[in-house]
Amino acid sequence: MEPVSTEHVTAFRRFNRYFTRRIGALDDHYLGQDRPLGEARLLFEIGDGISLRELRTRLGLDAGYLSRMTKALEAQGMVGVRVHPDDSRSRIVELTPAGRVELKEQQRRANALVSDLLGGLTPGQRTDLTDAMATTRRLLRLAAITVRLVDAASTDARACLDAYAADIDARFPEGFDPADLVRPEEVSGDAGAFFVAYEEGLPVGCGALRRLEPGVGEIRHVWVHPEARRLGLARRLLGALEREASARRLSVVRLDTHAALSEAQAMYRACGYTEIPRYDDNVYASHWFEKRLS
Amino acid sequence: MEPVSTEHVTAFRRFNRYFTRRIGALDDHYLGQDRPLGEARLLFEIGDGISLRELRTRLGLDAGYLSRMTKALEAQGMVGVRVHPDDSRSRIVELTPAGRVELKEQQRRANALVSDLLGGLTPGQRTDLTDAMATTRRLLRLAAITVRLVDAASTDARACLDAYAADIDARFPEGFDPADLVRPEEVSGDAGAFFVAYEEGLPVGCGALRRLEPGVGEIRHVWVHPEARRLGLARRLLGALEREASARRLSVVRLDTHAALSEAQAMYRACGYTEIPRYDDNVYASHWFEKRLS
DNA sequence: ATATTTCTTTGACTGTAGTCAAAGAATCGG
DNA sequence: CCGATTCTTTGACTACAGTCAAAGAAATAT
Repeated sequence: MEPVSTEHVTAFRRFNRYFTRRIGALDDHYLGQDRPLGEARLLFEIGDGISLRELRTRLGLDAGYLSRMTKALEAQGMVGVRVHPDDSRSRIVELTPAGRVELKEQQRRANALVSDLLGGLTPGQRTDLTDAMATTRRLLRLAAITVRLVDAASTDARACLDAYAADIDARFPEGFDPADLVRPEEVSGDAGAFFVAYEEGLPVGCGALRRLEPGVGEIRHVWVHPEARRLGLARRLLGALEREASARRLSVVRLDTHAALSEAQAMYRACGYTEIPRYDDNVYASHWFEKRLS
Repeated sequence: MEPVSTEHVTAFRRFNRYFTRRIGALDDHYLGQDRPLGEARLLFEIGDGISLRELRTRLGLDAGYLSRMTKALEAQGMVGVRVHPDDSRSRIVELTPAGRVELKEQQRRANALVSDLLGGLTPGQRTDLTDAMATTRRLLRLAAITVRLVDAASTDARACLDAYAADIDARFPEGFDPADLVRPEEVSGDAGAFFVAYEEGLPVGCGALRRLEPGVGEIRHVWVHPEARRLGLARRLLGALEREASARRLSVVRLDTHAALSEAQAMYRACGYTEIPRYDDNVYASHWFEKRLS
């Protein structure tokens, strides 16, 4: 990894300071007008029926703390609580009509505040601001994602592979049989490696490397969660897989891809892969690529 | 003012939520490791000797609260307090050597955290991020600045005019005599108007409008604080002055400018002003402009 | 069926942030 | 010089955020 220059760090921290102190505080301020901030946030996160369990993990709250806040909101008539239909240990919170009204009002006020702020800008400046924010967010999300080597048999790896299989099953005209996924033993130990990308602790992408023949590796199942696409994550996964291949003294990596995945093909080309003749008998493949690692 | 589109508001709030929850929280987290967040922020703001008074207004803290926090930091040996040399009601806080060490360590850790985050990006992406953040910050600052009609004899107006005079005195080869500034009565009531731009409650720019002859106004003393330049504030001031002129049924506004202020000339042209022959006997002027208001 | 784990509630806390009012000391305005 | 104002400290609060442990009920694993 290239060292991070001081200017970038300074610029980042300047922005962080400015934004959190001056702008971000707005949000908490209007939210906290009618009720404690914690409760307001809770109200916001409770869409239409969510289990306490999920709320707790999503917001990272203490169970007791959450229980009490929920009770307070219930006493105010903002939410209703009922037992989970499938698991009577768990409970489901949902907004009451009054809660919905309250939330809507909260949103209205927040929007008015933002409208007010943006009103000082010309339409062109507003567009520029929106674009710059989108870029900032995209790159920050990408930066905050970590790619880790994991056991291909782990829960997270399975979850990614299952999502990947369902994904391409829907995109390939001929469908996709999950039995054609790599087996864990093909991508662990000396045979290969499996990487999972995490955002906020949740798996949002994966990629597999397996030894094809001496000095040659194969990259398979590079997948990115729909919510994490267009960030540049596939490239990062590819980079991690290539570094792993280099470390394993593989001088060449190959991969194949389906005709339906044209964006993927464009990406492989952009990442230095060149098309080669068929090297396997993968029934789903229509294009084959190779990259020589330095 | 053009209505603010829903997309811009939504995009803004999405960014706000993401940033404050995910990224901004980082800062508070590392700061709050060794001591309460309030104390850590205080330590950060205490540079080399600052009066309690200024700290209080800058951070918007309660006097009692600040007093107690300062005492706590003093007890920890982080800061020293002494009376203000010019006003013994006031007290000055400054970092002790130990406090400086602590602050440095705090900075080091914060930088390391950011470095870590940015390490996930390629150098090109880091530059893109820095640029996008700079744009975001610039436009947010501009949006948060309010332009208000104020009495030209007020403290804020005087402060701006004095700064303006000092500013151009340094830039004009022949200097500038403050006696040549507009007199308050020339730009108040029916005679004219005076605007001051505020950022975070502090005056950061001004502009004056005065009636030159029936139907014709003159814009003078458009000035922006060095810290608030390159945001597009001069254009906003100009816009406010023009709207005021329109409201006063002036159909034409004129202004003159010094040869040394070439950026100003470019801005006037870009804002629809056209050069006209000399219309006054201002000794500092070398170019004269006019704009017909619709 | 029994032990273990999961999910929630309740009680008993702690620490931080922040407010308000009173009062003492110094300065300022007339 | 005197009254008003400014700056700070102190006392007495409040509320919010959050933690920890115990315990009950239901689900799951063996």
